[in-house]
Amino acid sequence: MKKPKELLSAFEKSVYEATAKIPCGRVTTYAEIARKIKKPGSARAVGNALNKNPFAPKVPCHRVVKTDGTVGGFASGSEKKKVILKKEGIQFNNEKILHFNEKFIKL
DNA sequence: GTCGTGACTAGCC
DNA sequence: CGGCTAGCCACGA
Repeated sequence: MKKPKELLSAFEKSVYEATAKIPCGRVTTYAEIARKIKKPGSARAVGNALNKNPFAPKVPCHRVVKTDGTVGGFASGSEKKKVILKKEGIQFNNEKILHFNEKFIKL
């Protein structure tokens, strides 16, 4: 038996796990996910993990946005991200989320 | 071990 | 509001 090589680092797994916990119709921020996994300040690394997102669509990476209420980025395009979130019940004003404080869920 | 890159954040002008 | 800088972390080459 050979050692099952880790395709992903523990850090990235934690990111997907935390992201998968986001309920429908709600959004969270990269910083909150980073905080949730006990690695505050690693918002940038969180973005890197979601960009790879090998668990998509199991992991709703589109529910993760920036701290200022903007959609941030998305592997398939920020436009697509907004469309998906609109279907979830989130509304937008250009790149900005409406009622962000209301939709934002703290992990 | 070092460098470059990135879906980030906060501060400053 | 828009644009720029510096700081931050993790990964791949």
